Amino acid sequence: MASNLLAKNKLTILYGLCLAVLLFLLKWLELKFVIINNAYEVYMGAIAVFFTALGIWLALKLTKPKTVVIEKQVYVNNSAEFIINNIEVEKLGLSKRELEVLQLMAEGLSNQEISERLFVSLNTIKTHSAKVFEKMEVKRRTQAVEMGKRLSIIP
Amino acid sequence: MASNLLAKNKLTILYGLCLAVLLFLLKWLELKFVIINNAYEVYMGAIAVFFTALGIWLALKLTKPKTVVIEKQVYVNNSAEFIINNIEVEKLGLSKRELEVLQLMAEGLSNQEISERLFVSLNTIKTHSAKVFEKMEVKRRTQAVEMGKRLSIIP
DNA sequence: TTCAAAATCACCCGAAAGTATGAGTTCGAT
DNA sequence: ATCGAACTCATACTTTCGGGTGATTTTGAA
Repeated sequence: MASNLLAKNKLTILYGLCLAVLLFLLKWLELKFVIINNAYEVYMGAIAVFFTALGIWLALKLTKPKTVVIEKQVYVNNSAEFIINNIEVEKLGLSKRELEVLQLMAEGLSNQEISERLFVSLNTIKTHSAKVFEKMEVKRRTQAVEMGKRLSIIP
Repeated sequence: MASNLLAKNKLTILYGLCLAVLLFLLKWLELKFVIINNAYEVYMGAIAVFFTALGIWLALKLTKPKTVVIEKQVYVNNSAEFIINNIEVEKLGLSKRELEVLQLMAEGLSNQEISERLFVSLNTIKTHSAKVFEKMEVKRRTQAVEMGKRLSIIP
């Protein structure tokens, strides 16, 4: 436990020691070189600059880098976001109603259910679906749905 | 242009001025209170601590925040790479053959075509598909395909 | 206004899909 | 060995789908 505390504050202790050593050094220098009185300001300035630098260095060393996290969303081709391929729709020559029927077909609805959903007769839906199959050059609704999904006509 | 440069280095200039003022203050203090010689070290230490603190403060103020760009990927259900969701298959209790039939159904094949593809009779496929519908709790092949795609059972 | 495309609906018919039921075979696990 | 699940196939029947044809109404553009 005690060693753990010591280890955690290792850096702080180290810097404290460094400071002490430096202060000692300063005093030693002062004793060694007799400071010229009129250069006193210069001496002080030097100390100030030195310790400022030390402080800066300390701060840079000790502080965690300030990080600004920018979350960048990488390209999402998520199927939740469906963009209809109108070019293909036009290429096939599908009308609004036909596309609507195709979409409901893709949802697994029967012709009867589609007719109820769109408030038209079953026969009308049959006509529409027949036109869809003709235009898409498929034989069955399942194929139409398959094709529609591949061409991004339906989600 | 010149003003721009001035504005940019405003902080630096400010800190420089502060330093100068502080140095002046120090000298003034020194003149005012005659420093006791044997307390010289204490005085020096105070200066050291003060300027270290100044340095730290300076560093904290001046350091630019480091920007870290984290690319956050959002799940892409890209159809290019299809991974079958075996969990859902097991949950539904679909057998190998049933899944096979479902996959071919999703390709838009008729029961007849599926039976030819799998070298079995049409009736067999009907039985399989009926079981698939039962297990998936749907009424039609189109719904089964829809559901299968949503559950990632089929591509 | 006129004209074409779109949308609506109807009827018939055959094909396909789906339901229900029963039954034989195969194959792995107990 | 036997038991069950999976797979196979069949028959009979109903519903839905899809093709073909024709007709009427609506609508948007020339």
